[in-house]
Amino acid sequence: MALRLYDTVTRTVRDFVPLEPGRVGIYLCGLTVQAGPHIGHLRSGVNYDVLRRWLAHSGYEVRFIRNITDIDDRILATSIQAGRPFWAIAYANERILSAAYDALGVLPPTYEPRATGHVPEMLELITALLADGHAYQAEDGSGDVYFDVKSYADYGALSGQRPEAMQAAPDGPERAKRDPRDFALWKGPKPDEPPDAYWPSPWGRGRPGWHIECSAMCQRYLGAEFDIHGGGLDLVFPHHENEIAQSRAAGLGFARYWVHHGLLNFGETKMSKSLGNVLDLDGVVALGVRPVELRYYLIAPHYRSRIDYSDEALREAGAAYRRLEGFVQRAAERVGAGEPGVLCAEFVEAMDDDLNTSRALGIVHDVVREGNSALAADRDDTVRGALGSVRAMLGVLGVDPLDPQWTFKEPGAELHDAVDELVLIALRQRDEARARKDYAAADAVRDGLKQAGILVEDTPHGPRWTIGGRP
RNA sequence: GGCGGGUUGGCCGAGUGGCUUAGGCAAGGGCCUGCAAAGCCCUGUACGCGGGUUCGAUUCCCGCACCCGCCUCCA
Repeated sequence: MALRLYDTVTRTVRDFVPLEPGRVGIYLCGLTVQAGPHIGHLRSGVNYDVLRRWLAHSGYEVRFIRNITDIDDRILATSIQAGRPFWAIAYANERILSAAYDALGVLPPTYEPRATGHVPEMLELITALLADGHAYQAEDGSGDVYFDVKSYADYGALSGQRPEAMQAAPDGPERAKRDPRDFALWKGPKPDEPPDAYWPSPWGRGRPGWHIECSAMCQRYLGAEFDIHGGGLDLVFPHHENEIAQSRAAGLGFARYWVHHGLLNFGETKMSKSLGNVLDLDGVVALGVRPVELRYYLIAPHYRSRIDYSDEALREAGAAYRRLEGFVQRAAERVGAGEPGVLCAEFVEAMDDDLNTSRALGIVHDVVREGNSALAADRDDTVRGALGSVRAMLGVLGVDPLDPQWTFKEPGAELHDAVDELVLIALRQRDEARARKDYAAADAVRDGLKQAGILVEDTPHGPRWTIGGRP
């Protein structure tokens, strides 16, 4: 069975058939960088990272484009408020975003285009839309250019909205739209906005509307027609509807599959910068949860499910991950790390079924249980097989504990060998005490190590130690 | 008002017309251990409410309640 994906257009799970055999082009609407990312944003990056890894593992050559929106109303508002150039704010936040993605093991996209770097492509697209009568210049001298929604018959096909039934946007007195549903392709200058936020155009100085950038960048990097376009559920309307309208109206085939992920709620409502109820990566780390555990938390539910965030659920995910990690670590100590092995057929089936990571992780836990039993029974061949399989499956999900992504970045990792020597000295004393059945002395050593955050466990193959319960 | 999604055992979270059912966390019992820890085994129980279809529904249909998202910036 090959991959099946839920497509928002058809509202069904359907077979994924690429435009070109063996290749996949994906465009993911990235973030508007008027602030750093919260964990809801990071869910988006992680979800698509899993899709991308799964496609790559399935043998596809993946071209994955994830944009950065570095010019828009909110960035300009932040700029005015902070008294700093909008581009400085956007860039600083872009760096924070990249660092967060790195910390979560989100692979860099094939390319990460910025909106401001693609104004010429946007102008070209807008020019074509004007020429074909799909767009018009505002007659109030504002310099705005709008897309004429009535000129595109299929408007609303993605979101199921009927233009005539839609609530009219309260645009009020500003600007001259012919129809309230029309949306800006190009925005003329406004007196209260930073003067460096504008580019020359055939219609005077101005800046792009929000939607046109994605159409332009899709075309530039993925061509007129491409496989998958993704983003959060909240982008279905109007953003993606508008992208489709302007791209198709311009004669482009555009996206063949629309994949939208569920949002992350915080308390009663979605986590949102504008509502101020945000938790970011630093906040998660402050709770004592490692980035890899956050990643596990974000992929444990299906990508289309809503996540109602809670500290408790996050910590539970950490505990669940540590169970997997513990097996991998103990198995590697016994039989060597080896190489990632074969995926379970059921795992493949789950992933092919619209990326059912939840079920896939259930399979991994099953294999870990078998592996743990084999470990206890000294069936090393079985341990080796389970370890390879578990590592391969966790690798696809981006959470293989032995991936250098996670092993090389633990703070103080370089001290590990030194600590190991010191702990071994203590453990030798403990062994001597145990040999003469002086358990008080033996336990004193273990308690002392525990005070230092080092947990000692006895195994049939001798004692092993971990820091804070983590391998 | 329009469009869409949801309501699963103590918690998180998959899934399915009946069959063995996820899986994890937490809890209790057991095995192992000098004691622990880890691990393994066992236990518990669920499908919002009311109808309908069916031999049989948590799963399909209808209605109701509640929750959430979008229609305005939003991952």
